[in-house]
Amino acid sequence: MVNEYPSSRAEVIELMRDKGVNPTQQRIDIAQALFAKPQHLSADQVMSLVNQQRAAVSKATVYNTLGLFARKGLVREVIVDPSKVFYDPTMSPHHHFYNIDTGELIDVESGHFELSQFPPLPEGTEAEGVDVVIRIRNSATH
Amino acid sequence: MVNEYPSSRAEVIELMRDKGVNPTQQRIDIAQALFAKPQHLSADQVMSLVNQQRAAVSKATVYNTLGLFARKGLVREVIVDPSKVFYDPTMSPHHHFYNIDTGELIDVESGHFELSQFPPLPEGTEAEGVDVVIRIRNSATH
DNA sequence: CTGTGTGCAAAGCTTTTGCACTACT
DNA sequence: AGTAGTGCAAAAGCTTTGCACACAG
Repeated sequence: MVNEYPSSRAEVIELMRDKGVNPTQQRIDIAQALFAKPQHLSADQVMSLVNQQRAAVSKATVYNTLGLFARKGLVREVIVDPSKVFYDPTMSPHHHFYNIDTGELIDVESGHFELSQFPPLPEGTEAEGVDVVIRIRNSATH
Repeated sequence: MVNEYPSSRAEVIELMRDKGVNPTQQRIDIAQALFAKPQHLSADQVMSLVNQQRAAVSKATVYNTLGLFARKGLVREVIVDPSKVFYDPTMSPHHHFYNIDTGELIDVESGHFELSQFPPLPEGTEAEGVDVVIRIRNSATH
């Protein structure tokens, strides 16, 4: 298993400290929801999960915290749907199937892809990452 | 040159008819803005372009028309920025650099990539397309 | 007590919806 | 006249901003 998800509260806090994120109560709640298992959650879904347990974390805090986590390298932002961003706790290199019929997002092991010749980058820039999304649809549908 | 962009009004109308899009005045205006040259425009930018020439096309019509064009295969939606969709008049298979510092979007010739082994699709689905985005940033920046 | 960092209500943008209107049959 | 398709004002939804509050030094 490439990714070890922190399961206990203590492990979550340790990971946050490693990544330079101050572990406050709201952030711990949000991180625990994300790292519960491999999954792809929208900000809205994260908020539902968090607020069904403890009292309340505001929408703004959920958004700001997810953005912070992404910048700090705790989670990955997956941009496939114009209407919302998904957050992916799996940080190892991998790509995604995106089912345009169901909105479902599925991890694809990296290694299926070969960048035969990495295209020359524009002058004065460096690569930050490569995102591959394979859009799929249900066969029955047309 | 792989893509021939319709340059005259007549050519734009012909292309729309080919693709099964009823060529109304608003749609022609929008199509002409898009096909003026290879570029990546947001809905907002399209509206500015269209409305600086003729009187006025509403925001809603711009959005609805761009969505229609994308479904009909006149333009391609490029989803790289959570905040907005870009529309790309180049329909030949290609990928994109996305400069996260400047928001700039640059075409990359396809062919740099090799799908060594296409990953097995989930049961009951078929591939619709593959999007590859190489995120880059300015070297100076950190 | 001061300064940095955090959380959230309210504001801002992009996009979608529902309905009036148009243009064919 | 009836019907299918078009355009837009208003509504909705996702995300960011600006400020009040909390906490460490």
